[in-house]
Amino acid sequence: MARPAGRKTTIYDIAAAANASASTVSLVLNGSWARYRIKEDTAHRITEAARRLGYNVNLTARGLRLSRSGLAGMILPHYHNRFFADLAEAFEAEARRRDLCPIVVSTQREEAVELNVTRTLLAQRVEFLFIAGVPRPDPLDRLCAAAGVPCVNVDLPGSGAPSVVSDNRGGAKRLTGILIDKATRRGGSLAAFLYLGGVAGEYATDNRVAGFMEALHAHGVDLDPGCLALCGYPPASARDALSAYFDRCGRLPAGLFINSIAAFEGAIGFTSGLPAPALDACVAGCFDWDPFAACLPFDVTMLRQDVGTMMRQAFEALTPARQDARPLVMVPAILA
Amino acid sequence: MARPAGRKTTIYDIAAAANASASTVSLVLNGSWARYRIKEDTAHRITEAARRLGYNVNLTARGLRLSRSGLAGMILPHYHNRFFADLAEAFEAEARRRDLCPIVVSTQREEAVELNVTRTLLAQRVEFLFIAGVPRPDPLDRLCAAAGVPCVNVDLPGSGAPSVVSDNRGGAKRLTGILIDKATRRGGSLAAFLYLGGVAGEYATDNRVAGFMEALHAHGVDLDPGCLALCGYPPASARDALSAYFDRCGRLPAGLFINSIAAFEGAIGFTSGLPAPALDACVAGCFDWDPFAACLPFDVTMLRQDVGTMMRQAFEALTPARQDARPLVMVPAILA
DNA sequence: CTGTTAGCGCCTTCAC
DNA sequence: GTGAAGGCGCTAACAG
Repeated sequence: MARPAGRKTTIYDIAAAANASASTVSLVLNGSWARYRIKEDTAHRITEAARRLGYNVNLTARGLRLSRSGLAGMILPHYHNRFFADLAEAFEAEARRRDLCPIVVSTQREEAVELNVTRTLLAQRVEFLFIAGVPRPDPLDRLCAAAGVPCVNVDLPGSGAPSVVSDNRGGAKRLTGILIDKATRRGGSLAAFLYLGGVAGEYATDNRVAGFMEALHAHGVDLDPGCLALCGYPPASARDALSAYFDRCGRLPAGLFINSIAAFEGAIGFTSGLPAPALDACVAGCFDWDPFAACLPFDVTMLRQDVGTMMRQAFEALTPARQDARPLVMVPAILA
Repeated sequence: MARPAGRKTTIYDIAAAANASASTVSLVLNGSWARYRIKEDTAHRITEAARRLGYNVNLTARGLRLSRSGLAGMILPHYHNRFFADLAEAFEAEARRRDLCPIVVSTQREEAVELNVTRTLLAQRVEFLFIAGVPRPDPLDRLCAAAGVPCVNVDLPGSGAPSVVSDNRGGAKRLTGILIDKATRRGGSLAAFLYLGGVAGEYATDNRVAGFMEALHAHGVDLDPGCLALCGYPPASARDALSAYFDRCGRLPAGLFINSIAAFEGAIGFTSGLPAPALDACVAGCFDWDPFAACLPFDVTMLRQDVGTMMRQAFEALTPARQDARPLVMVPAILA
């Protein structure tokens, strides 16, 4: 293109080429030329010159001038998880609908990275920040508050900003209810239920466990702590924990509540080595949804968090009217 | 913090608070104060004031001044795919290592979105752009070229910029070789192999099919076109195609080459409804890797593209020394 | 209807 | 050792 090598074309180049002033160019290019009743001919000359010179706004400069970057920020642990991947895509869709440029950054569940990335995004002057899947978001909330940038905690709540979280307890209760029905119909013992995955003391796990226990309690069953295999997130841990249970009890649980996708992967890793009859004695339910779950030789019920609604609520939580620290709760959906 | 409500603190605020000038503040805060031999005391006063006022650089302003945004851009179809998710994380890691702020945007395989997002990222003055998984990247390459922004095509090649692609043909050949060995050992017929998924005419599919055919040809087998079920990407299509094959032949293929993760999902959707003996007659291989594959009641070999190497090569391709349009080829890794 | 002017916040010579 | 000045590209008043 006809461009002086190094530099990109600016509105001044266009102004020169079209025999107008930079401000006129700016007005025309921003579509507000009707409002200023700029001569049609002038407008045409300008847009034509812009096209010819291959002009492209410099949003950095515009952002500086307007103190509006047009950037929407979100951090999350990683994309390598269907839930967060969906969340990221829902975020981008909502951001684009608002003419914002989405910046999503994964932080690998490392606090140092979370802090660094947050600082960088604030320095880039994102207009707001969604903090997803961070167990202790308060320090990040504080950074945002200090920078005067609105933020919302998503998936895991914090006290420093509005939070949008799923109804983990209610969801787990419903999911467990389905497992109970299935197991009962097969003559399985409710006392032989197992909760697999997650970490004691963490928000999501604790709430899901509570829902799990509650549903069983409603059926007169109070499990002992040995039925909670809160073995952490890695698939291998879940595999080993389930294997240990199997060795101990000589069979799979009658009902298996699986905390998350990663644990699900581990569970399948173990059960896939078992003969079909062993599997038939067991029903399972997974919190958070993986498409592969529907395809397994296993009676699985899945529960999915509704990322679309979560994101819509997160954007709503940005408006001053909802700037409270109360978690906005939403209900996940049971799939099968 | 002690900040005049609306405005964020600037170096001028610090200058005032520390009794210095803005330029001194800038020097100190950028670490180059040693070079200018600024008095230790002054420097300390300034850093202290900055801390106290909760200062945070405005990268927008710095970017404008230096014509360096510090932004690294990448577009990809979606996160909801282990390959691209891994790619995105590898990209972010490399970008951060270079003190760049990664901006990854998913474009949902829609050309209009690809063009829009590219324009936006160029307007944000990203320092370079990686274009991943775009079948016809040339128009995007041209946009970048016009803006003077280096770009690299990743995963799918284009002629307008350097490309980093896996050795699809070689990888498929090796993968097929493994299937052939397994099938032969079981007494399966090589003529009863099936290629499932992908789209004829697309780069990745065509190359993988070529490798598939080549490996079989080396064993004296030339499949007829009926053994290529290039049914597209949606899981449901793959499921239906495999189901049709099963109905037609009365059994699963002896060797099943699956083009991609999505097709794999569909294949499992069908096979999970089959009795174990039907499965035992079949070995499968999946191009692109899903952790669940390792867990399935199915003899599956997986091939994974090495995203770390791909990203490293992509960054290398940015340097002028390699600014040619020749695809940089790299070898994927067989997993199991 | 269009041009002039004055910054947005920062960095970098260049004087002092 | 430090401060003053200019300008990155753009926009919004305000003059004409």
